[in-house]
Amino acid sequence: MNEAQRYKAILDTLAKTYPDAKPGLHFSSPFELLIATILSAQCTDKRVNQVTQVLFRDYPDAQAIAQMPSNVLEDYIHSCGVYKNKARNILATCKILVEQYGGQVPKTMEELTKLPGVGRKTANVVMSNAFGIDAIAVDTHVFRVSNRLGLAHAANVEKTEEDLMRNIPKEQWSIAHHWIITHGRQVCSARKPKCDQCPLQAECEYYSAAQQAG
DNA sequence: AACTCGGGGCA
DNA sequence: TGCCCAGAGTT
Repeated sequence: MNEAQRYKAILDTLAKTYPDAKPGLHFSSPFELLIATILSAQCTDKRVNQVTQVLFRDYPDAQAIAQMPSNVLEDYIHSCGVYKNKARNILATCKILVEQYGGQVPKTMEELTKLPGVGRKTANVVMSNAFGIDAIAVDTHVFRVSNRLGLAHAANVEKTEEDLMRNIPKEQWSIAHHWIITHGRQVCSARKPKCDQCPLQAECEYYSAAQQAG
């Protein structure tokens, strides 16, 4: 099996194993996705959806949120993990959106990552899922799993993005992200991965290395 | 490069 | 009930 066939075999297996994988965050605008993605670190998508449904009902846009007292915003997002950091970043980001972008969300990596609380991963999520820009968001699950499998061979996130974009057909970038995350949560966990339950043993570089090591 | 954030999820 | 989550910012 050559490299191209190996990548295809991995993607086909992921597609069959996780047929229901899909984006988990609810949003109706780029702004809502930006805020939801900032909130989603260390927090389940389900809880973020609960929080944003109420937050956006009461404060629907950047102008409204930018004027919230920090303690009020903290109360809204209290159940989303690191809420004080997130509240401070969201307030600062909304003020920048209002003052510099007319309340809209910018579309480039350079502009997005200047916003407080927005790093490379969040910027890629917004670009690909809200603006339809070709991008792959590499979070820790995607980084770990794709490098274990050999979908990528990279020491850092940026290079992993390049490897994945080169090896995965563009039309599968979005869904592959969700296949890989699901696999990373359910099977290919950071500690004690369940290799005995993994349908990708035959294609996995991590597994074959572990077998050789004994 | 290591440390911090922090309530929630899960063993 | 106590450990781990996981991205971004800070030191």
